[in-house]
Amino acid sequence: MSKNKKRSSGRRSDHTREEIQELTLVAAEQIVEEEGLSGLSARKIATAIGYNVAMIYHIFSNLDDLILHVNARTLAKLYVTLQHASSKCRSPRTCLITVSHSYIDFAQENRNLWNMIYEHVLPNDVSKPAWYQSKVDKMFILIEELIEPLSENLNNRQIEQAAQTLWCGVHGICILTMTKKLDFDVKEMKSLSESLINNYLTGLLNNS
Amino acid sequence: MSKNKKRSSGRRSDHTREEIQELTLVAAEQIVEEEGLSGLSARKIATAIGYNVAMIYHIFSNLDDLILHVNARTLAKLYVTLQHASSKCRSPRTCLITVSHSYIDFAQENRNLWNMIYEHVLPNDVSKPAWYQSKVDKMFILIEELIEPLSENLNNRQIEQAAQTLWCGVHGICILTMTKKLDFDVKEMKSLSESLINNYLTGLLNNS
DNA sequence: ACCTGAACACCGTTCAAGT
DNA sequence: ACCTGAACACCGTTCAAGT
Repeated sequence: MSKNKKRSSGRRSDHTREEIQELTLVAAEQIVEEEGLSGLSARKIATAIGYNVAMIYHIFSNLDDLILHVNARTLAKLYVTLQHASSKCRSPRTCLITVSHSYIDFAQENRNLWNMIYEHVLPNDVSKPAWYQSKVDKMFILIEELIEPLSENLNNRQIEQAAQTLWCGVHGICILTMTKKLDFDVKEMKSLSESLINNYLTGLLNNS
Repeated sequence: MSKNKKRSSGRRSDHTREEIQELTLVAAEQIVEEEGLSGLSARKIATAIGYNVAMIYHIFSNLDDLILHVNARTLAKLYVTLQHASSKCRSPRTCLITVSHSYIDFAQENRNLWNMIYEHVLPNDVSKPAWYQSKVDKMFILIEELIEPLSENLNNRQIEQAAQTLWCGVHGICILTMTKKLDFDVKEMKSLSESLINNYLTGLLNNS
């Protein structure tokens, strides 16, 4: 009788701890891709990987921790994408445009995973682990390296501020459009960000 | 015995339907202010107003609908705040800066309510009701009226695009800072948005 | 050591039934 | 007509217990 159940209980050792972690993250990514953050649950992941829910809590400290790991993977993919885009353009100025287009494309192609980075909020009392924050910081270095060659008159603080302003601006266009907070068409995102980058850079180079 | 319970069951008619709706929204606002969207639940609201959970569902079609009503009230407050800020400044340019500061202040002073506007996502198959969308549209008219007098050379499409780009840009600075997605200090928000507006407008007026 | 069953304290939502 | 009790189908999280 009980042999008809897949397993009774107790040890299995089908997979190492690392394998289960990988299985969990991949399963979580698939659920989020299909149903978004609100469709994700520990129980759903457990079913997908064929383990009991409690197993999830032996590997991650809680759902927030698990989501942070998924988000870190998405950030790593985004970084590779942006880096690739930044490596094959002529002038710094067109390069910034190209990278912004690449960000916008990534957001559209990875809708739910991209969105989860921003939709997920950590409880007020916990802060981001360093391994996560460093993935974010890398992005800004990429942008700063594109702004620096624009003019010899820019000091480090100005370059940093320009990178931050443009990143936030392109992100603002993207997030408000993708989450339908404003009724912009997705096709308008690129022209808005071109308007942002072109006018901002003209102003920056004129004023310095 | 049963007289010790506040009420047994059945009709009460302590409040009209409109009063209960108001009580519900006010209770929801208070919970969100204190605990954020994740702390909000229909059961908690019901307890706060002294009714059964099911009552909530006789007044709102579901939690999403209720949240939309709270968000509409927040948007209305934001509109009044921005309008007030825009009415008392000298030049269009300083006025745009003043309004952006006002937006940033509002976000900080109404953290959780402001954040809920963006954190809450409607299910994919439902779209925003018209009465909600019109509250958003009013904001853009405000911004466009500040951009228009900047130059006679701007056509309507350019004014619209400038309003959208600047709104998205200031919002991007604000949301990424407030949600701690980037480790910016809240004090930096205003200087970043000034950098955005000043350089963008210089570029816009130079290029047209 | 690896893994699970079962519990605890919550959810959103519905609807037959009570006054 | 107004309002609720009780149910249904879910959650996240924990931990004693089974192999």
